[in-house]
Amino acid sequence: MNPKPNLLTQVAAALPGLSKSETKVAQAILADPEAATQSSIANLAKLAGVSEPSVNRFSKRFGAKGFPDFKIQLATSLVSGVRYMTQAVEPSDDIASYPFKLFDNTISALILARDALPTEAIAEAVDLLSSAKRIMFLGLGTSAAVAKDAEHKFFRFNTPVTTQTDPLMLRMLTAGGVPGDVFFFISHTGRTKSIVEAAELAQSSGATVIGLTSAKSPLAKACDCVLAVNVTENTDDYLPMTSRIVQLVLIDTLVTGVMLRGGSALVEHVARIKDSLRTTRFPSKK
Amino acid sequence: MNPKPNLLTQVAAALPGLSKSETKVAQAILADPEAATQSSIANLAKLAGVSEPSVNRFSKRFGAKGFPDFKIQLATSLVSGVRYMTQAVEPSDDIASYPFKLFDNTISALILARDALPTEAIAEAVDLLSSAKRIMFLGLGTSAAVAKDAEHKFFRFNTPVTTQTDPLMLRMLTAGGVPGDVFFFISHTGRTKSIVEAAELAQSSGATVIGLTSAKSPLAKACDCVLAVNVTENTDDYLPMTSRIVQLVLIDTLVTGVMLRGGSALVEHVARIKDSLRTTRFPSKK
DNA sequence: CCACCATAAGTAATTTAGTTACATTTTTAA
DNA sequence: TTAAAAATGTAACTAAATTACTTATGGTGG
Repeated sequence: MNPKPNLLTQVAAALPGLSKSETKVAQAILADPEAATQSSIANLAKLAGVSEPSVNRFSKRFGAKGFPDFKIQLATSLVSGVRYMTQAVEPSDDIASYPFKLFDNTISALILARDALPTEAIAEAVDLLSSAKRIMFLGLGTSAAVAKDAEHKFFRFNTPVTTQTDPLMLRMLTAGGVPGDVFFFISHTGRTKSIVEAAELAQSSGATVIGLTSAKSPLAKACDCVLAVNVTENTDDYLPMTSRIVQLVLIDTLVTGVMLRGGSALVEHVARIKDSLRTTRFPSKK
Repeated sequence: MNPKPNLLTQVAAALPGLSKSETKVAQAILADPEAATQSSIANLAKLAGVSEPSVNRFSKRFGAKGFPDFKIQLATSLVSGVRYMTQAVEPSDDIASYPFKLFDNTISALILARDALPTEAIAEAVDLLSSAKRIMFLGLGTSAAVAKDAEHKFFRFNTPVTTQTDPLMLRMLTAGGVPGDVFFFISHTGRTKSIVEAAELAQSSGATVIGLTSAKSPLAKACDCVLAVNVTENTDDYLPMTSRIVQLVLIDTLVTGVMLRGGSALVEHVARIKDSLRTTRFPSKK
């Protein structure tokens, strides 16, 4: 809704261009942001070793109406104590710190993605998926698991769904696309050769091509509808973690969209399928 | 770290027991929590149609030192504008609202899970997985996609990994377990019959059994190490969404833990595998 | 190298916002 | 019906934050 670049990130980014006392204030805040939200202007000024007006000026520099307003904005940046910045896991991290870092990073990524959701593309994708005769979710590597998850969810609708991970099968499948087919490609980088080539084949076959990938990637260029996801993750150096989470939540969004569009008939259809699973489970006590 | 039950939830929960003016205040806050964090005590009092001391008393009732402190706590509950409560998607929702609800719900679930992480169990699971001779990730339905993701990540270590979704194969696989084998079961409900039975078979075979499931479930009882995940999701009525996300982040945590434990040798091994993928991609412009 | 200007930081007065103490109203139970 | 307790409001008060102003520092041109 509102473009709210995170305050804590902003403070950290502004550090180099700050004056002497403002640097002190920034450091005091970054050292313990939670404490900063709790303390008075006098307290923080003492802590940073500067005067109260300096803290006040600092607050206004970052767009706040005053210090109390700054504290509110800061508190909002903290997400229930989540440090709203990507913090790399270090070899020195122990069991008490790295699980929290991973959760915090994932939460941060979801917040960022949420604030830059491609709403029109989602609406378009829901339209295309709702009216599809056949849907194929295609992803390799980590994205294969995402594709499988998508297949599993869409399987409950009336439309035939498949996934495919064999590159040769991919080529044959996409080359043989017909109008009414929807090929849904999943790739964080959007640069995986066999995926991009398959997307190009699919597009020239007359089928509809949707891409869940990063904007302006080679894959995005070969798509009729691009679900651009805003995740800055260094997949060259780290295993993909947060990107696939964002992809999955976006899949949830599409599933929900198709469901809402389908109305009560579809909801009932899904409920029937769900019911069929009941006997495979031990009953819950409640 | 600190047991911080969410303030907004608390206010909603306390509603029935509140006095007339306090109810007004609560309703004004719940109607637009973001606005409440921005407004002065006079403003909120006018908005709720009560006096300023009533708002002040209200703040103190919820454990705050005063109104400003209450605002800070409230802001922390909001998570960058995320409504930190599970909000069901309604048929009346449109494209402008349901994607945000889904993201918000997922973020909330991750925050809750993060604040109740089974740290000791994670440490134990990392130990078990690090020293395993062979690892099998086993899940059905939605959890199959989670298992596939886990397989894909652990595949990069030196240990042989597989997944299996055929119930008969499951029985045979688990019955033939030997010491050194780690069977890793994934199930949100922990009540899927074939999974629970497989876990029991696995345990009596002498292999190690880890469960990523909810506490006190039938599956949890059959495990040597239970990674209990705190997600309240009604999987009877809705498709599983948030639970699998939490599961995946927990998988990330385990991967990271094994990686950290393996030291530089393992990191290099993973890097080598990653490098092997380089030629399968179109180079990035940068 | 000094002086002057501009920028940065601090002091003190002022203003604003929030709190406390007390009075009034409302409710409930005897 | 009345009295006591709980709830709410009014007004005085206190604390905190802001502004205006002064002092200090640093950089640049004479």
